[in-house]
Amino acid sequence: MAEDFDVVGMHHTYEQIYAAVRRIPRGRVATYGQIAALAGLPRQARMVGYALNALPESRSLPWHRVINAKGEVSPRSEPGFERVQRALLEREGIEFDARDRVSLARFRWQPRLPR
DNA sequence: TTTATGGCTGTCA
DNA sequence: ATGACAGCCATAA
Repeated sequence: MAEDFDVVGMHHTYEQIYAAVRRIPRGRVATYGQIAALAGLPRQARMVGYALNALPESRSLPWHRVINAKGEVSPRSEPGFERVQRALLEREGIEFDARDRVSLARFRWQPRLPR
């Protein structure tokens, strides 16, 4: 019954993801899984990817600060986009090694406060 | 409704 | 270190 009105919950999920992404400080990166967890959606890293994929460009969200657990920029549908994201990160001071990977040990955003 | 796919992750060989 | 598998679940056909 009330389930028919879960409209709030539906969009709330994406909002949570966007909110989490927005918290990533400049010069820092976070993984999809990390964002998912912060958004209260453990194990739903893929949803983060979808949320960001469906994200309107007009929305100034630091989506480029979200990378995969390997510390590398996830290959997107469009070829060559990888370097764009990389450029954005480098502009914030993120460093890439010879293998085009970021050292999560150093640049991963680690929020102290729970949730 | 079912099926297929996807900006992933953790575990195991 | 790399490669294969299974799990999670929303969106599009």
